[in-house]
Parts: sequence; C-alpha cells; structure tokens
Amino acid sequence: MNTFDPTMKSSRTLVPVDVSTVQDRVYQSLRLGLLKGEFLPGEQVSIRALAEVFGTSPMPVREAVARLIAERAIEQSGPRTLRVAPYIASDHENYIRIRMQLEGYAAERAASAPKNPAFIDALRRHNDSIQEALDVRDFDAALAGNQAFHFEVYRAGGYPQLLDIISTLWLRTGPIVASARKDEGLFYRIFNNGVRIHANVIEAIIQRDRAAARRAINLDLRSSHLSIRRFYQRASAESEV
Amino acid sequence: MNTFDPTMKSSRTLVPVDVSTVQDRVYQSLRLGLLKGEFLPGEQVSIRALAEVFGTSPMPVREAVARLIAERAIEQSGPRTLRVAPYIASDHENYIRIRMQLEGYAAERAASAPKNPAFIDALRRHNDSIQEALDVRDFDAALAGNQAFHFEVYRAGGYPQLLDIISTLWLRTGPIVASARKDEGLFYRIFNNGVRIHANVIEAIIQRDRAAARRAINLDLRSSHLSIRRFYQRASAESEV
DNA sequence: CCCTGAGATATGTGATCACACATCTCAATT
DNA sequence: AATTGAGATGTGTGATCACATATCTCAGGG
Repeated sequence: MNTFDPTMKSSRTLVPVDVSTVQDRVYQSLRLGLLKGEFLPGEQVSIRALAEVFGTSPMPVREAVARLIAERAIEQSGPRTLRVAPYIASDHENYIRIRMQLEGYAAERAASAPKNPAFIDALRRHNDSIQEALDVRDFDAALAGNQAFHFEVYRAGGYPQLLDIISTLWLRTGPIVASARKDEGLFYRIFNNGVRIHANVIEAIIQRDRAAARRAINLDLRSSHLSIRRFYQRASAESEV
Repeated sequence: MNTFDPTMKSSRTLVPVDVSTVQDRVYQSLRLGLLKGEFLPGEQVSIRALAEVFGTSPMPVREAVARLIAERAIEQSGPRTLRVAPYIASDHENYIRIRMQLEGYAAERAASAPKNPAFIDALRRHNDSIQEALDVRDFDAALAGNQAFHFEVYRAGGYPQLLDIISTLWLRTGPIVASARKDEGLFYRIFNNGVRIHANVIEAIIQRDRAAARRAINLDLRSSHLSIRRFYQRASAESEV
C-alpha cells in the first residue's frame, strides 16, 4: 500500500503550519507596539481593553502582560492598575548606564569579529535609511532604521543571550525614546546626530578598533539620553505653569 | 467627635497588613527555590503539580510561571511542557560572559563608592559564613553565604536596576550552580576557592582599586564556571557509558 | 464651603471548566 | 518481530464567572 513519505515533502507545497499560541502573538504584538512607540510612558493599560482590541478573551493578554511585567516594560502602579513604565529621570539614567555596558561590550565584539563585506553594507544601508526617513519626516521609519542599525551591530558581536537582554532593555526605554516624537525638532536633532555617530561606529568596526566602537556606541546612547532628559525637563516645567 | 488620627499610629501597635497577591507569593517562593537549588536544571515542572504543593488553584502559578519564563528561568521545551532551564555548556558560558560584564561593573563601582566600615564588616562576615558552612558540610548555608556576599558587593555599587538584572541572571544560573552539590568534592573545591577570591575582592574594595575589584569578581565567576563545566562534561561522559 | 460616605463602575485576581493535543501503553495487525 | 493505531492520561491554553476593592461621582450633613 502507498504510505505517506515525509521525505517527499520537499517536492510538495506542504509547509509547516503556525503553531504559536494566542498569548505568544499578543505578546509579540504588544512588544512591537512598545518599540514602535504606540504607547506613552506612564500610560495606563487595561487587560480587558487590550483583549477587546485583539479580539480575544482577557486570558492570553493576562499571560502576555505578566511577561512584560517581568521585563519591567509594564508595571503595577497600584493594587489593580497597570501602566507602561513611566519616564523617571534617575531610573532612565541608570538603564542607560547598563545599556552602555552591554551594548558597548557587544560593539567591541562586533569590531573584533571576522569581517564580512555584506555586514558593512547592511550597516550603511540601515544608517542611510535613517537619514532618508528624516528627510521626509517619517519618524516611524527613522525609529525602525535606528533599531535595525543597532541590532545589526549587536547581532554581529553578541550571542543570542546578550541580544536577548539588550532587547529587554530596549523594551523598557523604547516608549521613552519614541515619545520624543512629540517634539519634532528634538526628534530630528537626536537622530540626525545619531546618523553621524553611527558613521563613527561603522568606521571603528572597519578599523577593528574595539575601544573606538565602544566609545561611539556609548556616545550615541549618552547623547540621545541627554536630549531626552532635557525634553522631559522642559515638558515638566511647562506643565507646572 | 473623636476621629481616628492616622498620625497616632506610631503610638499604637497597628501595622500595615500584607496586601501581596497569591501569585506574588508563589513567584517569590519559586524564585527562592530556584536559587536554593531545589530544582534541577532541565527538570520538568507542571503547573497543576506546583499548584497542589502550594495549595492554590493553578491560576496564580500560571502567572508566576509566565514571569519566570520571561526571565528565562523556566522554558517551554515543547508545546505543552515546561522545564527548568537546562544546562547547556555554550549557553551557560555566554551567560557567564554577560555576568562578568555586569557584575564586574558593579564591583568596580563598589570599589569606588564611599567607604563604610560596616560594609566591609558585612563582607567579611558573609565570607566567613561560607567558610564555616564548608567546615560542617552545610552546602545550603554555603550557597546562601555566597549569594549574600555577592549581593552585598553589588548593592554597594549598583543601583536598583542593575541589581535587578543581575538577580535575573542568578535566577538562570542558580539551579546550575546549586546542582554542583551532586558532587561534594567539586562543590567544596568551588566554594573553598571562592572564599580565597572573595578575600581579594574585599582587599580591592578597601584599596579602592576598581580594576582589581573587577578582576577578582570575574575570576570568581570564571573559575567556578570552569569547574562546573568539567563537572557536567564528566557527568555526560559517564551517562554515555 | 468642606468633608463624609453611599453607590456605581471598572479593575486585577483567583477558581473552574472545556478543549486540543503530546505522550505513553498495549493490543491488533502486518 | 515490528509497526500501527486506539485509548487513557496529563498537559498547557483559553474562556468564563465570581469576587474584593480602588476610584470616581454626587448627594447629604457638618
């Protein structure tokens, strides 16, 4: 009798189906939304409301939110209230310090990793895409390009575990950076400055200069941090008037 | 009419009651169990079984486990199976590298932080407690002493966010280190060696020598890592016989 | 005018049920 | 003897319900 031969599958069009769970997809969706700046720092979120948006029961959202709480991207601000991690100047500065350690380390390793021409091309392409996005005031694309550039570097220098931790840290600071869009001038300055610094990162990697690569990445983090801090200082000063 | 004056509470015995949720307590309990080595790396866990142990419904355990999954302390090894993160040599080495960056950084900062006599005393006391525990072969106490020593250092040099991330990393490597108890000789050697290295850490902190503090902490991590790797290599070689 | 407290509303939390499915056991088939 | 597949069992997953309580609104009393 003819039986199904799994080794034949390459000659068929059958392909593995998606086996992910609802909570996984909700989690990924929330994660992406946080990175894209669709949530404001400190914004209150509700499990039921999110469930309605996703068209699911509250159950999968609960699980996804529990994971985001563990990653400190969402926090419990009261006994029965959840919110996106707010901007707190001192906390944010501390996170930047940690990111400088880890992302600087990853950049160092990227600089000393075996060179690959396609890799350098990719870095240039990502950096150019930021500039192009800025030219047409497409801030979503600028954010995406910035993220792509950084993770291209870290992927080259980091192992999966390092990348994973760095991702978690981006998840925490993501809404904060993204909220800089509120001030178009500020946003433009941050990322315009970033493009120049990224060029230094690329140069350091080409030269295999570990220390310079770390310095450049750290400068990128620090300078955008300072701009954002000024932004929030000004914003809180205005709100007090 | 006499009304209740909350400012009087200091003269009464009334004290805030525990408002933590069940899932919080379950989470803390699981976390402590992982750090104390009550779970083996790769050990399968079941939500329902844990719920029965805790005397709750599966619900709070689900939430707690979701958080531990996000912290990579527990992982989904299959569609409907959960297990404690197993020992995988290359993964563990990567985590050690990350820990060297972060814990080394925290140690550096501890060395340059303003000196406090009570702090040095606490370090010595913790380190002595490890030695005393080893003398009577009390491995639980040795593990606890080691953890207390390290976090005393990190608390002095780290801010809450750094401490938090380091804690998460300990949660992942906790069961692995704790499992070294299976080989009493190995365990004794690791921690006996650790006590000597800790003395160097203390000395570096007293001397305010940042580089030496980082080196000593990194040596501690690396040497115990190498011992554990040998332990697992031997164990897997035996199991193949 | 300020404070109190009742009532309405919305929230996370926990329990319970139903379900799909991975895994194992073991007898029937080839 | 090896392989198949039915059945039992245990698992995470998702939906639903019940509940305590935080927050807000607003009328009543000081």
